[in-house]
Amino acid sequence: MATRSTPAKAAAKISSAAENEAGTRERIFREAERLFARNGFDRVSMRDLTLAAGVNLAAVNYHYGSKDGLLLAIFRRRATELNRERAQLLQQVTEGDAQPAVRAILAALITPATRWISDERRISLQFLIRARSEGNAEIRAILYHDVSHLRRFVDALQRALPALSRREVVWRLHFTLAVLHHNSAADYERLRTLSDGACTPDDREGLLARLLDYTSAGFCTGA
Amino acid sequence: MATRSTPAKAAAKISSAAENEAGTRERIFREAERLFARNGFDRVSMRDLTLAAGVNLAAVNYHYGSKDGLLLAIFRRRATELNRERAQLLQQVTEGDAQPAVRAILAALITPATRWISDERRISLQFLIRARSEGNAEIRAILYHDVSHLRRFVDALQRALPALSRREVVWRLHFTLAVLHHNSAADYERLRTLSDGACTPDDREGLLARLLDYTSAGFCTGA
DNA sequence: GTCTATACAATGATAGAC
DNA sequence: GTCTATCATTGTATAGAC
Repeated sequence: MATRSTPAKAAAKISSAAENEAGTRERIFREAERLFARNGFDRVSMRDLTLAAGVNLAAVNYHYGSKDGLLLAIFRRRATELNRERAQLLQQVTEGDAQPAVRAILAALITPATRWISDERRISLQFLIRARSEGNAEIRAILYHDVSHLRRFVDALQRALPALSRREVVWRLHFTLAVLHHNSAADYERLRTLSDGACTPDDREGLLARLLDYTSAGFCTGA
Repeated sequence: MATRSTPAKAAAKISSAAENEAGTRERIFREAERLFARNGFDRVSMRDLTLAAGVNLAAVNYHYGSKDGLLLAIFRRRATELNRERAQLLQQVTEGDAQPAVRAILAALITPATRWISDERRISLQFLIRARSEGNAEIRAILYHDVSHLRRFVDALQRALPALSRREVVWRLHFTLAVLHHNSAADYERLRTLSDGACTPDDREGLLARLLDYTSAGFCTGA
């Protein structure tokens, strides 16, 4: 963790201009997230990035070890934030109702992302979507090793669907996550083309309702 | 298209050893598909590839224009083959029965990929899965511009579900394609972890049945 | 501890000889 | 059609200033 070495330096930071306010480490973080989200990981070179952030070329390696390390740091922070929101919503649903409906549980899984799209965290969500599909082996390792937040969803779903075995619940959650992660620009572009412009993701409420209709039905079939 | 310049050259080809049988262009194609499927596009350098194929470094650029052009050429050929199999199966289903069930239509969409996994085209399918997620902007452009084969599925599904508007049919096909394309090694690794080893894609028949259960239910809900 | 300037090996691409 | 030599660009490593 970077610590401020002297009081004088901290004071200098406070009195500096607004855009230069954040430290080098954080400026790299913000600019990288923005550029990666917009252009993709591979299409942003270290020279592009450090120039845009107004820092030296070597600063990324100093603060994050490597370009991959930077990607990983951004991914960790944002993924943790999103998973925490999901966990909070799930807790609200399960503690109020002893046996919540499948649809309510799935809503806790889906709605945080739709919230982010609507506020200033849109860039962070775009970054996460890209990192999920373009990320390197380390990103993928996190994606499938860090499943603790998903286990809570499996538990809740199994309580809601006692007729299904735990194995079937996990299979259907696997399919449901596929639907939720199918959010790249290319996916929606094909949707628009295939529907001759009739289907767009702009209608957030309609999209959420359709997602819940489809995934709930898939989950509850035969149970 | 590369043409043989002299009869003598063609004769020399026929008499050559089996592994050196294919022309330079095709040898590059085969070795590239194999290496890209196994290691990913970015992790195979032009020097790795040309060394493995036993051709000169500059041969890829001569025959395919660029590394991206080579990726694109492989993708085009394999995607066309897969879509053709899907179209043939769909035609068999629709011409035999005036009003086929949704499940039968979706089976025509899903089963070609499961066939490829079981025979020597496994590498080609692995390549397609990788290209879909790791591919560049040109790959994505093909993915969402070339939707003619999907339109036939929309038509068939709408006939099977007259209560749904065409718009809703396209939305649900969009979700269904998400489930079908959620096939990367990382996806299955997470599934295995989350289920403590209980869920694996090894049981092809079971996987196909689960896919059809889930997607059919999502398609037919409310109709 | 932080930041800078600079050098380095590896990559995809290309020109021109044969 | 094929090959050699060479190019600009990439991510990374390091020595040294402050």
